[in-house]
Amino acid sequence: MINVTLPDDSVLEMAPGSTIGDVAAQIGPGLAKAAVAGQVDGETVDLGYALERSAAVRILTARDEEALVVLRHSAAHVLATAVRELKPEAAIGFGPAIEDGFYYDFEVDEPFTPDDLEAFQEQMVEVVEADHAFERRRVTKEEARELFSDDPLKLERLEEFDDAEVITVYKDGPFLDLCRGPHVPSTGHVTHFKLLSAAGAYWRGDEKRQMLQRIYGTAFFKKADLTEHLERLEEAKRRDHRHLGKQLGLFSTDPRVGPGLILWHPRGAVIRTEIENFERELVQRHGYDLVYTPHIASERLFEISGHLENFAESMFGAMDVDGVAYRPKPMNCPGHIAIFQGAPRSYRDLPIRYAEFGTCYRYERSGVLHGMLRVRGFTQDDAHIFCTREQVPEEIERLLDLVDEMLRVFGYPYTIALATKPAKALGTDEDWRHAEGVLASVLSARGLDYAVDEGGGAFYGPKLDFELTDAIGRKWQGPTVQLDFNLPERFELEYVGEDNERHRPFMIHRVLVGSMERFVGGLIEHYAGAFPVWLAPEQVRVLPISEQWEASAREFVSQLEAVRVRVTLEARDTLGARIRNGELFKVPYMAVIGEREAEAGTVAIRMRGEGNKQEVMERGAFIDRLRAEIESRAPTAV
RNA sequence: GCUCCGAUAGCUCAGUGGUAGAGCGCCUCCUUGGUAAGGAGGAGGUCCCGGGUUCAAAUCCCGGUCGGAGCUCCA
Repeated sequence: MINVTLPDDSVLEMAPGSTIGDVAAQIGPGLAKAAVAGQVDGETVDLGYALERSAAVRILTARDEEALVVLRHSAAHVLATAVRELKPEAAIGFGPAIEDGFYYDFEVDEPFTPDDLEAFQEQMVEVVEADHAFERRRVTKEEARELFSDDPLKLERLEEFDDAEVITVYKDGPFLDLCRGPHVPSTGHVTHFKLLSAAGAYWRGDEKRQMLQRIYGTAFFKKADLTEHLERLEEAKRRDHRHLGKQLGLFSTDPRVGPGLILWHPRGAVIRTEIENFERELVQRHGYDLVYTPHIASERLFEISGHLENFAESMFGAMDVDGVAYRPKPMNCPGHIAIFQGAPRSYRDLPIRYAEFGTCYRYERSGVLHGMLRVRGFTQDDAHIFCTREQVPEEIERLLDLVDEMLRVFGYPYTIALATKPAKALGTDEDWRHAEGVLASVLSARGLDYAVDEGGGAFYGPKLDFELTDAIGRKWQGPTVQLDFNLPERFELEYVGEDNERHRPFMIHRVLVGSMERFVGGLIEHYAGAFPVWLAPEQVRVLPISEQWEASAREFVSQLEAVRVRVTLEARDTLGARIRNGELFKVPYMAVIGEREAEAGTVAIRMRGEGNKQEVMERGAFIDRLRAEIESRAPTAV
C-alpha cells in the first residue's frame, strides 16, 4: 500500500496504481464528480494519473486556479480537433493555455476568416457534445515519429527530444497531439468557451520562420465567468484611449505628420500640462534641479554613450549638419551627463539630481505602434542622479517616497520588482551583488514587498520596476529606478572626494510616468475619460436655464475664471440636451442657473454621473469646495 | 518589418460595375427651456493616394499611405 497525503495532512492508504480519480472517489462521491485534475507533489496531473509511490495529492476542481489552466489547454485541443475536422489539411503547431485563455497555431494555405472562426466555434460544440475522453499514451520517439508522420511541425518539435525520453501524446476522438498534458477527463468538460480572434504568428516566435495562423479563445468552467470575462473585454474596448481620445478631443495623429507622432489637442494638452506642473512641483520639493537638453546631438555624443553601438536600430537616421552627423536623441542621459561634466564636481556638490521633460525619438517598427501607448516621439519625465556610493541607499529611499507620492495621486496601486543581473552584463559580480543588496535592503527596511525578476536587469545595472494596476485590473509598466555601472565609465565621470582624489560617481536613472504619451494614454483608460477635477480639461460647465439668466450665469463664469477654474458657458439647446452633452464630455460639474438661483445668488450643482443627486449651493461655497478639490488633486475617478 | 483585415460627410457607419446614403454634429429659423436628445429647413463628399482592367471604377486588379488584430520588440 502507499500513503496519499491530502492538503489537510490526513493520510489515505491506497493500492499502488490507484489513480487521482480513485483518490477523489475515496474522499467522497461529490468530489469524484467535481474533480477535473489533480496535483501530485505540487505537479498538476490528469485524473487518470496512476500513483506508484506515496505522495502528497491534491484534487483540483473548477474552483482551483490551476484547474482553469488545464481546462483552457484542453479547450485548445478541442479547437484543434474541430479545425482538423473542417480543414483536415491544416498542420498543427502549438496550442497552450495562456493568461485569460488559450490559442492554437495552424499552418494553412488560406488564412482563417471570421466565418471560419464561427464555423470552428460551432464545430467545437460538436466535439464537446461527443464527449471524447482525453487518452494519454506514453510512446517512444520512434513511435511518435510514426504517429505524426503527416505533421511536419510536430516532427520538428519531436527532434528536440532525447532519443530515450518518454514522450506523451493525447488523443481526443479523432485528434492526436504531441502534448505533455495534463487535460480534463473528456472534451465534455469544456463547456463554456469562445473563440475571439485570429492573427498571424511566426512558427516558434521566430520572424525568419513561416507565418502560422493563430486562433485565440478563452474558456471557463462557469458560464457566468465567461460572460463576465467577455464583458470585461467590452469594458476595455469602451475605455480604449484611441476612441476616447478622439471623442473627447484629446489628441490625434495625422498621416502628413507621420505615424507614431502625437498631436496633443488643447483638451489633451491641459491634462499633460497639469501633470507636468504637478511633477515640477514634486521634484523641486524632492531636491531636483530642472534642466533642458536639445532634441538632437552630434553622433560623437552617442558614440561615447554607446547608443550608436547598442541602440542604433531604435534610433532615427543621421542628418548632415555642415558635414557632421547629428541624431535625434533616443534617451536623455547623455545630455544630463554633459551638464554634469560642465564643471568640476566636488563630493560637496553631490548628490546632483537633474530632471527634465525630455522629448526623445525612437524608430519603432511600424507594426508595434499603438495609439499613444507606443509611439516614435515621446516625452519622458526623466531624471538622473549623480552621487557617491555611500549616498545610494538614501537616494533609493527618496525615490521610493517620490514614487509613492506620485502614484497615490493617480490612484494606482502598485507592486515592485527587483530586476537582477542578466547573463550578459557589464561590471563585476561584486558590483552587482552590492547594488542588488542595496536595493533589496532599502525595500526590506521599509517593509515593502517585492518580487525578484531574476536576470531581468539591464546589462548595465539592476533596477526596480513598479507595476501599476488600473481601475479595471490591468497591469501597466510604471516608474523605474535603474542603477548604471556603464555610463559613468564610458563618460569617465569624476568628482573630487574628501581625500582630494578623483572618484567615479554612481548614476541612477529614474522615470515616474515614463513617457507622457503612454502615461496619459493609460490614464484615459484608467479613468475611462472621466478625469478627476484637477486634470479635467473642462472643470465646470455653466448652464443658464434660459437666455434670461445668461447675465447671472456669465457673472458666475467670471468668478470661476478669476480663480483659474476651467469653465465654459453653454447656452444653446434645451437644458436636457446640454446636460446630456456635458455628461458625454465627462465634465465633472455642471452648474445650472435659473430664476431661483439667479435671485438667491446660488447655483444648482450636478455632479458627473450622479444626475439624481443635485445640490443647490451658495456660489462662494461651491467655489471654495472646488478650489480645495483641485488644489488637493483629489483622485476622484467617477 | 511580417501575416491577415480595413479606409465612404466633422464623427459613427450602411451601401453598390451605371445619378452618393443614414444617424449624430454643423448652419438658419421656430421653440425660452428645471437636470441624459424640442421642431423644421439647409449646407457639407477627390468614396485615402497613384496606376491598370472596362463603354463605364468609389465598387474589380496592382502598388503606395494610414489604421486595426497579432507575432517580435519596448517608455
